[in-house]
Amino acid sequence: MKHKSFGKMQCPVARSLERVGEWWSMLIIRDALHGLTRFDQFEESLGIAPNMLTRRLGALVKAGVLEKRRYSERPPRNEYVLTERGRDFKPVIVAMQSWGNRHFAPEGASVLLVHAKTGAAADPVMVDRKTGRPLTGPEYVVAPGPAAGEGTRRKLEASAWGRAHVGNLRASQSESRSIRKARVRS
Amino acid sequence: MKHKSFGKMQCPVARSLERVGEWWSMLIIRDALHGLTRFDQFEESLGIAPNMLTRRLGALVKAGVLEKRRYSERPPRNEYVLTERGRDFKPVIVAMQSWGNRHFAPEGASVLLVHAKTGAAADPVMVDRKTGRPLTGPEYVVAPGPAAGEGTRRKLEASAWGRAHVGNLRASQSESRSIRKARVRS
DNA sequence: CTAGTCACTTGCATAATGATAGTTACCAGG
DNA sequence: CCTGGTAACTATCATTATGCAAGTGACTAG
Repeated sequence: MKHKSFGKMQCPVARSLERVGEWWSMLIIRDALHGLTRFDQFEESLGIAPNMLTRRLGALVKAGVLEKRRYSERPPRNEYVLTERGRDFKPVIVAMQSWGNRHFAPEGASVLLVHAKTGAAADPVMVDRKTGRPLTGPEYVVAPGPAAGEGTRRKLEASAWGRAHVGNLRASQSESRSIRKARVRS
Repeated sequence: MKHKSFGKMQCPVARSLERVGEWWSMLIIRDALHGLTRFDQFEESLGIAPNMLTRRLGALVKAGVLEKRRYSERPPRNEYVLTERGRDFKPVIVAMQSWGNRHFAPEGASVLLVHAKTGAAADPVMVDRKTGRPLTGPEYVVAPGPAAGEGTRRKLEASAWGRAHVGNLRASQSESRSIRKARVRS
C-alpha cells in the first residue's frame, strides 16, 4: 500500500504527477524529447538499472506518454517514441531546465535552449497565448474551473483566488485563528 | 543505497528533480503557492501522513525552496513560506497544471489560471522573454551551455542540436547502426 | 562456433513510503 | 486540577519501490 495515488485528486497538477511524478520518469521524457528512442540509449544516458527502465517505460506507455513500437520483427526490437501527449509535456521540461539553470548551476548553464538559426540563448517565460501577459505575476490567480467540485472550490477560496475576491489580502491569510490565539499570550 | 541521486548530473532538469522530484514535494510547493503555510494546513490539504510531511518539508527547507519561520515562541509554532527560489518554481507548476487539464481532465478543468480582473481563463505558453517566440516548436533546440563538460556535449550532439547542425534530421536519427543491421535481414 | 548486441527478466538486499500511535507544549473550560 | 483540544511533530512497523548483479532469448558478425 505504498506510494499513495494522486489520481483521484481533482487537481491537474496531482493528476499529472500521477503519471510522470516517479523517480526517473521525467528524465526519460527529457531524453525522449532530445531524440532518444531505444532501450539501451536510455540505459546509457541515464545510468539507470535495466529493470527500473523497463518499469518506467511500461508505466509511461500505459499513461499514454510514450508509444512502444516494434521496428524489427525478426530480431525483436522496440523503440519508444513520444505521443502527442508526451510532446505536449515539453513546457514542463523547459520550465524545469530554466529553474535548474537559475538556481542549481553555480558554474553556469551546461544545457540551454537556443534559437536554431541565430544561436541566441532563450529566456523562458510563461505567458497567456492570447494576451501575451506573463502568468507568474499577481495578475493571474488560480480559480476553480467549470468541473470543480465542492472540495476544490472550498480549498481555492481560502487561497489566492479567495483573497483577491475578498479584497483584503493580509487579513484573511496571516491572521488565522491560531495565530491570534498564540499572540494573546506573548 | 536506494534512490540514486541526480545531483551530480550536469543536466539542469536532473538537478531540479533532485530537490523537488520526490513524491509529494511538488504538491507541497503547489499548495505553498496557493498560500498555505502551516503544518496542519498541508496535512489536511494533501491527506499526507505527518511523518512524510515532516520529511518533505525538511528536504524542501534544506533545498532552499521553503523557509521555516517561527511565528510564536511560547507555544512553539512554525510556518513554511516560499523563498525566492520557491516562488520561481511557479512556471513549472503552471505548465504541469496546463498539461493535466489538457490530458487528464475529461470532465473539464477543475482548476485553472484566470486573470484577476477580467476573469478570463489563461492559456499558458512558453516563450522567449526577448523575442516572444514560442519555445516549444522546432525553432528552438537544446544546446550545450558555457559550463558543459565533454560528456554533456557528446550527448547533445547526438540529439536535436546535432541534427540541426548536421542538417539532415532524418538520416542521423532514424538510421542508426542497429536499425540498418535489422533491415538487412527483413 | 565463438563473441557480441539488444531488450529484457529474475532474485535479492536495501531504502523510502504510509498508517497508526504516541509525544511535547501550550491554552480553555469546568 | 483535570479533561479536552490544537499545533507540530517523532517513533514504530509493515509494505512497497528501488538498485545491483546476473541471467536469458533471439538473433548477427566474423
